[in-house]
Amino acid sequence: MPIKNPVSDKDLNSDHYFQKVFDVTSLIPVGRVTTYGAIADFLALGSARMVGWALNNCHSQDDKIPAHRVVNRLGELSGRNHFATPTLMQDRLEKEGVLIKDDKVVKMDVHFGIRREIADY
DNA sequence: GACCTGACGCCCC
DNA sequence: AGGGGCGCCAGGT
Repeated sequence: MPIKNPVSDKDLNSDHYFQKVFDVTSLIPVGRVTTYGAIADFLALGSARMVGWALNNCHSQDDKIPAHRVVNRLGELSGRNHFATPTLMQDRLEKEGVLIKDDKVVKMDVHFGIRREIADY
């Protein structure tokens, strides 16, 4: 065999994984937020860390991906420093009616939802 | 190739 | 009840 088998369907480390994360993120409605872990659980693929890794790459796709609606488990805006300006994430959320205080969503129980399942969207 | 560093989160004090 | 340890998995050095 002259060449190695080019098939490497790892699903992870491929653009396919990025696309899945972007697709799920796009499902989050205005005024709601979700978490890195919830996305990882929903996909049953990768980990919360990898969702952050994928989201970090979302600039290559489109600005249409509402990455500002993804926060950490405690509701903290842990990704705010990766936006064009450090306040952009908070600005967008507040514009959608999500109250932020000290870089944190004030009422996660309201905005994240009681059942914490993306499938509900 | 070992080691560190993350847009994280569970477990255990 | 808040803080530290550690697994996670890809990239960079």
